[in-house]
Amino acid sequence: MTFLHNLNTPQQDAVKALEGPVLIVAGAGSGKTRVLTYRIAHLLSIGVPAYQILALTFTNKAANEMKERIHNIVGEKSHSLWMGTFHSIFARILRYECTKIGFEKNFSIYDDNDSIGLIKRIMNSMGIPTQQFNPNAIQSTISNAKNQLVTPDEFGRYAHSMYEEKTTVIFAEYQKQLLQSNAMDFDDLLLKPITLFHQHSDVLQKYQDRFRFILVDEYQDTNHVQYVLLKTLAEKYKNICVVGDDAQSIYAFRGADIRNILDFQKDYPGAKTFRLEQNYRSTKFILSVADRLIKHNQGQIPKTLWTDNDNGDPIHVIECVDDREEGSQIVNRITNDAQRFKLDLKHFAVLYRTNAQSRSLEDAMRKNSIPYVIVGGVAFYQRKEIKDLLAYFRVIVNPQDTESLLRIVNFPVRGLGDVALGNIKEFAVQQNISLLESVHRSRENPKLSPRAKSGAIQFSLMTKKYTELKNAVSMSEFSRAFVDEIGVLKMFKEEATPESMARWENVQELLSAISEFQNEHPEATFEQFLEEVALVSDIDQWEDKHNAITLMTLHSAKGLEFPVVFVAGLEEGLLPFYPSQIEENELEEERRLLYVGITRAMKKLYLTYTRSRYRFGDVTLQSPSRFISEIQGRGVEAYNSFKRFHQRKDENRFSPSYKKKSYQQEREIFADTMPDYESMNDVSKGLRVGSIVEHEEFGRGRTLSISGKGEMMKAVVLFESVGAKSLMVKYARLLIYS
DNA sequence: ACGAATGCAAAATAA
DNA sequence: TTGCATTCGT
Repeated sequence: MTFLHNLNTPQQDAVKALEGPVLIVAGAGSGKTRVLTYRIAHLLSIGVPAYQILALTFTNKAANEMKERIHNIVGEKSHSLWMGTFHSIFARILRYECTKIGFEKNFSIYDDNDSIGLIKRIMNSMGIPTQQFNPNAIQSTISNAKNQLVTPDEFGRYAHSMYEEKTTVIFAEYQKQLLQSNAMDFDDLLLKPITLFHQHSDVLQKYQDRFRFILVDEYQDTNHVQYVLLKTLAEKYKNICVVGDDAQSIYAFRGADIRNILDFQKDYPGAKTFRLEQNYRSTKFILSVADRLIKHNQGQIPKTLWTDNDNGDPIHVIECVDDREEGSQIVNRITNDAQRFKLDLKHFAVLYRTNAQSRSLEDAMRKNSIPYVIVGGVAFYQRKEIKDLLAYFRVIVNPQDTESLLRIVNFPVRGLGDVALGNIKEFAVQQNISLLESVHRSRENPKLSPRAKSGAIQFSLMTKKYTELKNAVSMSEFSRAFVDEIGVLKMFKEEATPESMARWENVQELLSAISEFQNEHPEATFEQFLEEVALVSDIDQWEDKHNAITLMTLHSAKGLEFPVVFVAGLEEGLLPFYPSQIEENELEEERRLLYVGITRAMKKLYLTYTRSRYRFGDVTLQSPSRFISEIQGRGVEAYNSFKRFHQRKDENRFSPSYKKKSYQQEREIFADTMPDYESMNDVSKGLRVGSIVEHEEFGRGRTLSISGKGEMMKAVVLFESVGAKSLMVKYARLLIYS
């Protein structure tokens, strides 16, 4: 164990306690990944075979990085480690075992949108109005129930309201349809293994014996199903080691239960506990800010994070007039710091609460030609054109997948609208066959119109052809041939709008993703590709190779670190986020979220907030987050427009008496410095028919007509690049040349 | 049967 | 602003 000397004493102790239940309470930046890595390396080096170790991480990215590090320490011994996210590990197990619980090995994985689509369909067929009962809400209710191991029956027993009663029947039908479609949603990937283990004790035995050593990272963010799953698997050997930090629990909204970590010692009597409290990541100032903040929460596991690092630079709290200024402030600071401290752009991260905030930040970066990468947003695999193609692949892989079939049966258009589909469904029910089978047998369907019939037959022939081709050629050949057949590339090219060009590129990107996957996994099947696609997270696709600023949500930033971190938008309602009012426990989660953000920073931390920002397409006045007052103290410096404004004011007029002001007064004075949004409309008054204008996206153009007044003014502009567009002048931010 | 046009509601984090 | 559902005209 020559490698142990790289660790401090508590870390070493945590690495050495291999047997029995172990809880490692690891503060931010205290080297928990290190401890996990060395623990596994240690197990391997004393002769535990890799396949007996199961390590569950929060992202695939974390798993891959850890695997690599372990490989560097112990070499080939690490080869067949089971390491990955809960979802990917149990999906893998289900691929082997699911026939025992009524699924086929080629089952589809439904994401949230698929689930919502299915729920809408069920509601339509049951005559439950989707306006009265929100399908999104129902989906999340069902998901929550499943995460609590509540069956439709049980749910029904406690249903009191109309909403709950409707949900009960939808829930039951939803599960039935999933089974019929040979599909599982995200929750099922964890639920079904429990069913499996419950019903087949021999299978349970097998996996208990196989995974003699279980390790779990980010234990504070596990939910009840995951808890039960772990408990079941670890029952026999009880070699379970969980690592976590209750202060960083930020996924209660999707069912994570902080009690899992708080009650670990009760659940596993005799558990050894280790605390990692020395932080290696951040400066003293950064840590003290984090500490001051988190102290406002009740009920944490008491611990004191400390560091040997320097005080470092003070934390800058920056007030901005609006989100545009926030963007430019951030860009300016980054350019300065990069120069001053000889840092690369990849050393900077800008974190925010909501994906929508990236917009103004991106604008600022683009305007200054600063390269950036953005994590998340509209995920690649969620885009329409990509989902459509994937739906074809899913149907070919899993012919029972009704949700996917319905998505593509009339794309591209082939005359199969509502009426025709209704007939096809009816025929399926009559003949007691699947929907796809009913399409195949459209010739025999008397109710179909000639047009629909020929469309259906065409579709049927094509899917049959490709079902065979799938087994004959490689994945990438297959997908290229298929995309050709569908003709989407040609279609997008002919359309020739900026949007369709983006779609064209996306399809190309999908094709290269498939080729790449094939190169990396020569033996892999299409099923595996689809599974990978279903289970990638935003952050999995991020790599720090690019020399660019990283923009992402606070959630995505978990587990990462950067020399310089900006947390943007510290405003009431945004961070903490709330629509109207907020409950105490939700507030605490928001606080932990900021805590996570702050503790990503190694050297420098900036917190910014604005006094007004575009929200929902309107300008709203914002007030500073309560968290800003909570962190006040040594090592925090405030910079704001208010101050700058008064500095200017002092110079110009001799008015020193602004020191103490109520918020109301402050706001009034502040109003002077606000951009005059009314006068922005004056700018548009300069807009005439025939004006030459420039638009950020579309470039130059000539104004053809103007309609409406003030806020509602619209202009039709003929652009050189994209032709005529109708624009809301208020939003278009046009530059007027003449 | 389709797609353009219109109207309306929602709006956060995610495997 | 966006996405979704319904309506209307071809």
